[in-house]
Amino acid sequence: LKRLPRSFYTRSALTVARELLGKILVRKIGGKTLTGKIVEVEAYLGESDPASHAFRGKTERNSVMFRAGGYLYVYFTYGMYFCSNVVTGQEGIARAVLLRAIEPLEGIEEMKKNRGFTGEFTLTNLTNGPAKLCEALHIRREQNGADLLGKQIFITHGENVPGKSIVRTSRIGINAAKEKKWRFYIKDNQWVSKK
DNA sequence: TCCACGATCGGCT
DNA sequence: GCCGATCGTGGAG
Repeated sequence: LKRLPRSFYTRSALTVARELLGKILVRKIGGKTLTGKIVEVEAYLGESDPASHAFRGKTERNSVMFRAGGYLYVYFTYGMYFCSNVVTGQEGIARAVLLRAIEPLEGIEEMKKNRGFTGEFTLTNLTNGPAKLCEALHIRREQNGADLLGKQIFITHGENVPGKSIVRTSRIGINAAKEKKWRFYIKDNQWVSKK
């Protein structure tokens, strides 16, 4: 259960995106350990990507995206949700990989509590979306900029995902650059969001 | 200073 | 399939 090294993250966003599939996201909180396998991601390529938060350059909100690889970029959206990204590449160049879905492994009871279900609960519904996984793992404003080589959130080696079970498609929920196939997910995994 | 809108989700038709 | 919730952000003026 060793953390991935900085060198894993300082490569291109598309490479890191593909290779994050199958890795284990680990969240330590209140003496508990919550983990999940990364099954769906999207790459965002900064100034050269109209769909990226960093398309128009550096601002207060997106500044973490400009760091060297291996930090967490968390943003608040729709007035009520948080989404998280793994920052990749070199310092000064904004690149990130949005974590869209994980398959819950450890700490499922705690994740249920964090999600605060009112209606029907299903295991799939626990972490099958970017805002859902943040809620389940209690990732919020305070985790923006967290070092992925630190103690509270990190990523470890998981299973090797063969190329033939990786699907590459357009990104979801954006209006610009819809033609770019920068979304990657593990084929037939039930936590991958539909569409 | 203002204000339209968003890398979403859950409930309703 | 559609719509409302809810508010920080940043581009426009």
